[in-house]
Amino acid sequence: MGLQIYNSLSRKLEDFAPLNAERVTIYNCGPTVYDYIHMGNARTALVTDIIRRYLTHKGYNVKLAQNLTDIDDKIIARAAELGISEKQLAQQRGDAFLEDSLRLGIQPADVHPKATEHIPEMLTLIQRLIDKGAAYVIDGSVYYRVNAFAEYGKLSHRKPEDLLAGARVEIDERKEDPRDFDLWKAAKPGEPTWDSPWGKGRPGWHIECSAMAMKHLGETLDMHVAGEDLLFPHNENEIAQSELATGKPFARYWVHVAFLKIDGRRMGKSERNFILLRDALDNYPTEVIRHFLISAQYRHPLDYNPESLAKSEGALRRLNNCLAALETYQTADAADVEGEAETALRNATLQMKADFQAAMDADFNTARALGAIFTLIGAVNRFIQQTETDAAAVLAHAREALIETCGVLGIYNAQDSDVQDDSGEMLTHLVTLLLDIRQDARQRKDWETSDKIRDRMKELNIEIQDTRQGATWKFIS
RNA sequence: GGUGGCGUAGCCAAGUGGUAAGGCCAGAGUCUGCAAAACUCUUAUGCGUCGGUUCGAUUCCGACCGCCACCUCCA
Repeated sequence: MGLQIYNSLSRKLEDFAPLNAERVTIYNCGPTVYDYIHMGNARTALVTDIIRRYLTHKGYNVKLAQNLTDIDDKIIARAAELGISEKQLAQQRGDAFLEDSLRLGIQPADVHPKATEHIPEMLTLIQRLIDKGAAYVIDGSVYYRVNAFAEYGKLSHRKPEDLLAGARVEIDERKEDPRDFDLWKAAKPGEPTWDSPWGKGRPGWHIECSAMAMKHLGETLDMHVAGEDLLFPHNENEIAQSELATGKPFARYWVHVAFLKIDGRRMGKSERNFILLRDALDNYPTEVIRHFLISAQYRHPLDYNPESLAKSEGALRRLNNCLAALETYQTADAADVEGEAETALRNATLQMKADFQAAMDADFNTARALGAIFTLIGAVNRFIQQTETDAAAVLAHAREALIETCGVLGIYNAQDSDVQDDSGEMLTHLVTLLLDIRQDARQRKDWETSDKIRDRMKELNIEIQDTRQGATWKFIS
């Protein structure tokens, strides 16, 4: 069975089949850049990254667009607080967002469209809606006429009555219907504005995603990814605008990422209970944070608490120790004579790859995928422990499989095991020298010298381990 | 009030109509000069509670309890 994805639109698990077999288009609702992103934002961005990696791994050619909302009420308010321009604030926090994403190992999207750079596209789209009778102008503002779109509510599965019942808080009396929403906001004093056929103003929130997605990915997207908080009204409104304008489905698979919680409550900017991604990255390696964020399937809430990253740290240690033990087995070409144990490990490796794929095909079940990986780690460790023969080929085979699957999840960092800078070679020589001296001391049973070298090196973040094949060393953090 | 979701070992988290993956932590042991790593064993007759369907339910149905979220800006 192939990939299945839970579609919020149908509320069912559906077989995945892209519109165009050659290329998969994905749009991800990115952040409003008035502040640094927190772990919750990171979860959605990371899920998007892993979906993209997995589809690429399966052989699809993926085009991903992730927007930055760089003009809205919060940006205006925050910029005023800080005494800088909206543009400066958005530029600075936008750059920080991309930088934080990169630090989390998230590959940049193919395009990162910004709202302020797509005003003409939005104006064109708004005009199309007006022409179709789906929008109306009042005092320089343009509103979307929800009644014009019969399917309004199909994503959030809400009935018109319920929406009306829920509508409250400063309803603009000028609107025809309380559910109608801004496409274009007439200028207010002191705010940034752009020219439009209806006077100076700025775009409403929802229109940017419709305009930018269509411009960069076409009128029908394969996949739309967002946090579940955006399902209503934002995503619902995107559908209303786009589909009424084009007469085509806007997105074929709607993927919604569940909330990251902190001590049982939703982590949110307005709750002021968030952990900034950059702060987490200052305290934990990228792979540890990634492991934590994918330790539950993306549609299930995940709780952040002081222990959660420590647990992932332990799991990553186990993974890295295993990979370090496999490091010398680089090629699977060697034609070993395989005994029972070797065949068993080869089968376990094949099983892991199959389980990994089945897990990821089941709506990107990363928790299950991790289970498959760690099951193989146990088998590899046991094999190394118990088997005398030098089964290079079968171990290299296992190593390749681990690196490949961990690479899809982004929890394997090849650089960890390498000495990176120019002084690396010299450092290697020095460490080797110290290990030689220590080995001599051990031969004399001079444990005092031997332990002193080991302890002092550990203080320098270099950990020595004695094995049957001699001492090994690695950097620790 | 409307809609959706969650409740599995000390903690986190998969999962299936046929008897519970994986990780962390903890205890005991093996290996080692010691350490580290690794390995072995131990840890839910039990999957919120109560009923129902079934030969059989943690898995399906119903009720109830508890928690969370969306309906208003937030990934």
